[in-house]
Amino acid sequence: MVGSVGGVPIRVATWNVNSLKARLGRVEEWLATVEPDVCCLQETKLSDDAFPAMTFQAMGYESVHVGQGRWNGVAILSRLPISDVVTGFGPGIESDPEARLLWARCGPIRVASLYAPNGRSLDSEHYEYKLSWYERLLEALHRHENADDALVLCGDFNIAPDDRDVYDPDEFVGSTHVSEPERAVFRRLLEWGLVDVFREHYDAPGLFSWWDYRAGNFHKGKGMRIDLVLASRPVAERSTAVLIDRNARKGKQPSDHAPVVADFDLEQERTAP
DNA sequence: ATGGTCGTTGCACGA
Repeated sequence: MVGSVGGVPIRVATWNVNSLKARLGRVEEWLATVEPDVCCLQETKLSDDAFPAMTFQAMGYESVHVGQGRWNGVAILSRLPISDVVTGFGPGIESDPEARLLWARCGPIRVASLYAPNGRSLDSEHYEYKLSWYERLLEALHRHENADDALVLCGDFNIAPDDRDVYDPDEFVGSTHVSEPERAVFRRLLEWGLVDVFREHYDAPGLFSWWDYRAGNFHKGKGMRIDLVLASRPVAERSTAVLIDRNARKGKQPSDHAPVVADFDLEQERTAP
């Protein structure tokens, strides 16, 4: 029997930065400290022309971005070579007018950076849009991806998967992010073959990634866990650590989201002798 | 205290 061999460590991060223009200094500082191999960003609020690719290149990151200015905008930064970039849901699926989804191969893994619609309220057309957006994401997985491949979906899902993921379930009754249709569509992502890697490491309630700027909610611990790293099983089985970096929510001019960092020790590619 | 704070080719609206 051969003993376990050393794998390839890879660090994947995701961060809703709530304007990359307003947050660039903090993002640079954070990347230099945490050194993720792949970093998915959401809510860049930039046009592609304004995306600071050179800043990231100088730090050793290739990058891809899809933006529309003003709202939304997602990016993938990678120290590993980027290829096979796809914007949105891909061919054969009704395209989305908003810049919320971007796929790229980053070295050994296929990565998606996603910013799901907020939904606003259960009786809003934006809520219907949110559910249809998730239906199309599922369709994209079924059509274009394989659950046996190394796949990582990162981003702001705008869904708290269960009651552990909100500070007070009673306060959220009748709200978006916790409604049964949203949680049901989220469970279908898991049924397809994705794993919420944070929950492979932590069972406790009260571990959040987003806190409203208002009312000192961060300091009161009133948040939600809506920023997630979902990995296909071959990757999730290799998850060694996950961290929500709530320190990044502190200090001057923070995003209202904390980054999530996930380490994987991928199997070494073996070539035949 | 039924609000609060951020962001934006801003000056109202989305989160």
